[in-house]
Amino acid sequence: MTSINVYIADDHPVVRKGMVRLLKTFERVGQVKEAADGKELLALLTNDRPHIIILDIEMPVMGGVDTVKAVLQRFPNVKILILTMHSEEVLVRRLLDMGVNGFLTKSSGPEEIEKAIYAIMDNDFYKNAITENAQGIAGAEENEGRRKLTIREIEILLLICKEMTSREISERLHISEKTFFNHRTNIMEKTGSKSNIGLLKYALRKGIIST
Amino acid sequence: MTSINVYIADDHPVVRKGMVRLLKTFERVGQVKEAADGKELLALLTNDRPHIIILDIEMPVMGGVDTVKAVLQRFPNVKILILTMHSEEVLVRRLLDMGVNGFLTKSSGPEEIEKAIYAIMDNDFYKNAITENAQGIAGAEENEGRRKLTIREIEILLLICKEMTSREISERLHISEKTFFNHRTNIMEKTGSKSNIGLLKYALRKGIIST
DNA sequence: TGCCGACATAGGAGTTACTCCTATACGGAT
DNA sequence: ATCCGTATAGGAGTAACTCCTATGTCGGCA
Repeated sequence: MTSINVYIADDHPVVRKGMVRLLKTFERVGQVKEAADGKELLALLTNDRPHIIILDIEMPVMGGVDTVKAVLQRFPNVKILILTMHSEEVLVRRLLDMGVNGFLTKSSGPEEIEKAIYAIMDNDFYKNAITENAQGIAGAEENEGRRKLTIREIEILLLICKEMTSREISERLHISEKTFFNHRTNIMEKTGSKSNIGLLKYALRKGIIST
Repeated sequence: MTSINVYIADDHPVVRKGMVRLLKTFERVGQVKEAADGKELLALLTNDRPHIIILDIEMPVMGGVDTVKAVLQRFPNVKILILTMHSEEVLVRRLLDMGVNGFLTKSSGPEEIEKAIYAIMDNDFYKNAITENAQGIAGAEENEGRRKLTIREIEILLLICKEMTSREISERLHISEKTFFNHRTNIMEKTGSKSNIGLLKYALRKGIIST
């Protein structure tokens, strides 16, 4: 078995650098490259491509979700390991549907990270509490009669819950405010909310965010 | 010792009727009267007055806070026992400052209710987990440098967290929308929030509401 | 007794947030 | 070939909100 090339994308230098240093200590890991956001990561991919990409799901410039989409569209065989703060259940579910290969929290220890990388290389998937949990709620959500939120909608819901204004969110996502409002209206319809207050409560109930 | 006269104000007929029936079984309890809201309660008080008033803090027509204020202003010697759903810490603190004599949740058992009534008659105060808890947070809140929320502000914050619109809230409180916005702005300033999302998060952190 | 500060109230004028309806484009399922 | 779901966005109107100013009340305090 040849060595595993790993790229990491995370906007927090501390996390990123620490991860790079850690990865290099792993026996089976070969080349390691880093990027501060999705755009940088995609730039790296023009020349060569890694076996595994470790991706922070909450990056400012190009969000994790967009990055997953872009990467998998161009290189369907690249494995993706998601770094997530809180285990946002619905979001995890969507990312799994997109073909992501595993999840880690930023508080994971070195052993777990190494285990995840090897599991993904050998079995194509790293199974842990986060992914287990997501299986459970998939069904539950269906039962409520309401349609599922799309990835874009979850992305928007997360930003709303961060106390960002409509302007800020639309600028961040490079869409018009109109489009933002359309999404927001759709989310409210799907979640049975009347306002941002209702949206935040929904996100809390569903574990999309934690208090 | 003569028997204790108790009035109860609660907008939920089930709770109210149940409470009336229960109270009548207590040995030391004499006359029992009921009201569906603060206005009705005050009307009862024109003729005679009870030893203890049991008050639901979340009533639609005339809120519990207003009722407490009105009752104590006219009859400082009447004891007040608050019925509360969630133990909203900051609110409890304020009500204690106003001179309320004890708290019960609606899930309290008959024995606890009887105990509370006797404790208030005999010692002027019913001490339990809810009141204990409020003592603790009083200090914590002071430390943050920000001024305390007033009762009115907490009342408004609660309604905001219920996903009510500005119009609905101002109508409910019989104030102009302008006044509502002034309060809201002040609350945001005091709590360091930028929007309703921030207010809800604050309320959750402080235990003013529960998820 | 008289004053001051905190609180609750509210108007005017302006800005931002948002709804409702309509419409286009694209990619995947049937 | 068609259709549905998704993402995009404009026009026109309404609701929500800010900022500044101002008033009455009440309780404490000099």
